[in-house]
Amino acid sequence: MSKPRINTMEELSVAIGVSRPTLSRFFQDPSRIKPTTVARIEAGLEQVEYVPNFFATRLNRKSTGMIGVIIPYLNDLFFTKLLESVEVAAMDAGLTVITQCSHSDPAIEARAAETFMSMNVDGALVAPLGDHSDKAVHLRLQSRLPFVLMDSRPKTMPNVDYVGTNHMQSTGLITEYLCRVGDPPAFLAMPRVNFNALEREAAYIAQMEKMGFKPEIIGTEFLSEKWHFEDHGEAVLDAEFGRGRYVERSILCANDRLAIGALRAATRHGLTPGRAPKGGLRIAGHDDYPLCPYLNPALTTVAQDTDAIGRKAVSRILQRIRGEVSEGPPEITLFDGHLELRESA
Amino acid sequence: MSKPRINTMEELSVAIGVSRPTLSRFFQDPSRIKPTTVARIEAGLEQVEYVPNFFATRLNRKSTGMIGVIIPYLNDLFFTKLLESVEVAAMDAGLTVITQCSHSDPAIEARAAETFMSMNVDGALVAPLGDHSDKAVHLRLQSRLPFVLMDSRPKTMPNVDYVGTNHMQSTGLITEYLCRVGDPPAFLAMPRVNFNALEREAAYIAQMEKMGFKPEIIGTEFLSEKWHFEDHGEAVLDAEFGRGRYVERSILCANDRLAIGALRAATRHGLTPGRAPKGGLRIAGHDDYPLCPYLNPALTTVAQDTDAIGRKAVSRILQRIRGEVSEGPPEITLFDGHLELRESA
DNA sequence: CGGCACATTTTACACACGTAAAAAATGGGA
DNA sequence: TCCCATTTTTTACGTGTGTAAAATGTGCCG
Repeated sequence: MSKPRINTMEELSVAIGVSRPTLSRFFQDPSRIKPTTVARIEAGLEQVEYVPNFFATRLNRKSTGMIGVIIPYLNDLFFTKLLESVEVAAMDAGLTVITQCSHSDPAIEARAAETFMSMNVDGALVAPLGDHSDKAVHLRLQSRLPFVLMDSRPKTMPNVDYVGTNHMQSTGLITEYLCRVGDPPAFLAMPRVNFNALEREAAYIAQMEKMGFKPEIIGTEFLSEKWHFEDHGEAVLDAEFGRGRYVERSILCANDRLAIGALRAATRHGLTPGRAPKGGLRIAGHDDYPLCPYLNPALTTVAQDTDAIGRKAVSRILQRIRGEVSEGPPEITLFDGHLELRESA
Repeated sequence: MSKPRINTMEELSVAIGVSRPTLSRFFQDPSRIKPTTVARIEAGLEQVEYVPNFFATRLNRKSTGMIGVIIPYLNDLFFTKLLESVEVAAMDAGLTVITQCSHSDPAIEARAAETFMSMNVDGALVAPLGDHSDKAVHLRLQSRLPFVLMDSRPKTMPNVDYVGTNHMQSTGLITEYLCRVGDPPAFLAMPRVNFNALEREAAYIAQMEKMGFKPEIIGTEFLSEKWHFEDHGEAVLDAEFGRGRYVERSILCANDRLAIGALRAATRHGLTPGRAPKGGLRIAGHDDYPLCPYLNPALTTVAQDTDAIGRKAVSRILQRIRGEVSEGPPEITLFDGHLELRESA
C-alpha cells in the first residue's frame, strides 16, 4: 500500500528514466524544463516516495533560502504575534524560517546565533533580550550576514538596521490622551531590564513636561529576580493601593502585562478602573496584548503594529540579502502606535 | 580587530597544523583526542573565526541530532508553554529542535512535515490541528521516522505514541468539584473542531450521569468561520445572559480561553461569577492558561501538566530514536490534571 | 637501543546534490 | 528529407565534512 521509497536523485532518475541533472533542475524550477518532461517526472513522482535531501541541496548552493529568527520569550503573546507576522511574510517570500527562542538566556541566544551561522542562513532577524543580550554575539552576526534587529534596540548597536515601534509617539499619544480627558497619569515602570521600557518612560516624561505636568514614576524597584510582568504590576499597585495611594489616579503602565496585574490589584482592593467623567482610578497599558478586549474592565492601550513590524523586517532583510542596499547609515524604521480606547481609561 | 575568517575544515587544518580528520573528530567529541592536541586546537580556534558547516556535517552522519516539532497555533499560551517545555527537555538531551507552526492550515502542516523528512530529523513531535490535519501527512511521518503525537489525539491515528492529558480525569475532576460545592454545571462547548473538546464533553457527560445529574451542553453552533475561543465564549453567553438564562448557574467551559470570554460576558451583564456559598453564577475553565490568576475574577480551572507532557514526549521520542522500544502497541501516556481553585467557581 | 602501545596523519572513498560544458537527441519547418 | 533550434543527456567536477583503514609518528619501558 505504501509507495516504494527512493532515497537519492540518482535512483529516482533511473526509476523515471530522466537524467539526474534534469531532475535537479526540475526541483529548483520546473518552468525551465519542457512541459511534457515535467509531466513525465510528476507522473513518476506519484508512484514513489521521494523527498530531496535538504542538506545536500543547500550544500552547494549560493543561497540556502532560509532566514533565522530569534525571539526572547515564547510565553508572551506579543512576541508570538510578531513571530507569526514574520513567518507569514517570510513564507510569502518563499523563505524557510528557522525559529529559535533564547528563553531569557544570553547563552542560549548565542548558541542560536552560532547555529544560524553554521547553517548559512541568508539572514538573521533578532528580537534581543532586554538589556542582557551578549553584544559580541550581535556584532558577530552582523559581520557575517544580513542582520536586522526587531522590537528592542540596544543602544550599543547603533549601526544595525532596526524595525520597531516609535515609543516616543505611541507613549506620547496615550499620555496625551490620559491628560486630555482626565487626571495626568503616573507611570508604572518595570525594573530597568528593557530598552523599550526606558524609552517609554522617557517618552512619558517628555510628554508630561510638554503639557506642563509633573511626571511621576512608580514601581522601579526590583521585587524579585525571576519576576513576571503581571506579578510585578500587581505587587506594586497592591502595595500602593494598600496604603491608600493612587486609588483615584490615572496610571499608565509600561506594558499591558503590567496593566493586567494592575487591574487585578485594583479589583482586589474593590476599585473599578474606568473612564468615568467624574475622575477616579484609570489604568492604561501599552502594546495591545491580544487579550486586552476581554479583560474586566477591557484595557485601554496603545497598539503596536506588530504586523507592519514583521513585514518590514522581512522585506528589509530581503533587501540586504539581495544586496539592494546602498552602503551607508542603517535603516531605522519606527511604526506609530494607535490608541485602543476601551473601558479601563 | 575581527579575526581572520576560515571557511572549511581543510583551511583550518593547515592554519592550526593538525590533520583534517583529527579536527573532525575534535568537533564531534574532543575526549577522543589527546589533551595536548585538544589544547592546541582550542588555542588555534581562538585566533580565527570558524564554524563547521551544518549541512556538510549532517550530510554523512547516521543521526542529525535534530527533532522537528509542529504546533498548530502560535498565539495560544497553552501551546507556547508546551513548546517551551519540549525545547528545554530537548536541549537537555542535546538535541537541536526545529519548530514549525501550522498556522491553522493543513497545507502548512504538510509542508512542515515535508521539511522535516527532507532534513532527516531524527524524530517528529506533533500537536495536530483540531480535526482537519491531513491524516496522510501523519501516516507518512509515522512510516518514515520516530513519531509521537501530543496534546490532541486524532481517532484516525490509533497506532501512534501519544502524550497528553487524561481529559476523562481532568474534566471529571472539575465537574465533580462543581457538583459537590454547588449547582451542577452546564458545559460550554466549542464548535466541534477539536478532539480534546469532544473528549472533555464526553467526560463531562459521564461524570454528570455518574452523579445523577442531567448534562446540558451549550454553545455548539458555529458562530463564525474563523472564530477565536474568547469571542465564541463571549458571544454564546452574551446571548444566553441576554435572555436571562444561565445567570445563576454553574458553567464549565471546555477551555480557559472560552472561559475568558464567558467572564467577559458575565461582567457585561453585571454578573459577578464566584464561589459564593449562596449559589449564583459560577464559571470554570480547563487548561490553566497562564493568565488565569490575573483575571477578574481569577479563574478556577483544571491545570494540564504541560511540563510533564513536554518532557515525556521528548523522552519517548528519544526511546524510539535509540530503538529502545519493543515492537507492539503504541504507548499512550495521559497525565492527570489538578484543580486550581480560585475565585470564579 | 629495540620494541610496544597509542595517537595522529595519510589516503581514499562516501554523502546527495549543484552546476557547467559538451555531446546527443528531439521536434518542427522548409 | 534535411537542417536548425531547443531540450536533454553525458560527463565531470565541486560543495564541506564523515569515516574507515593503513601508514607514520611519538613516547615509554625494559
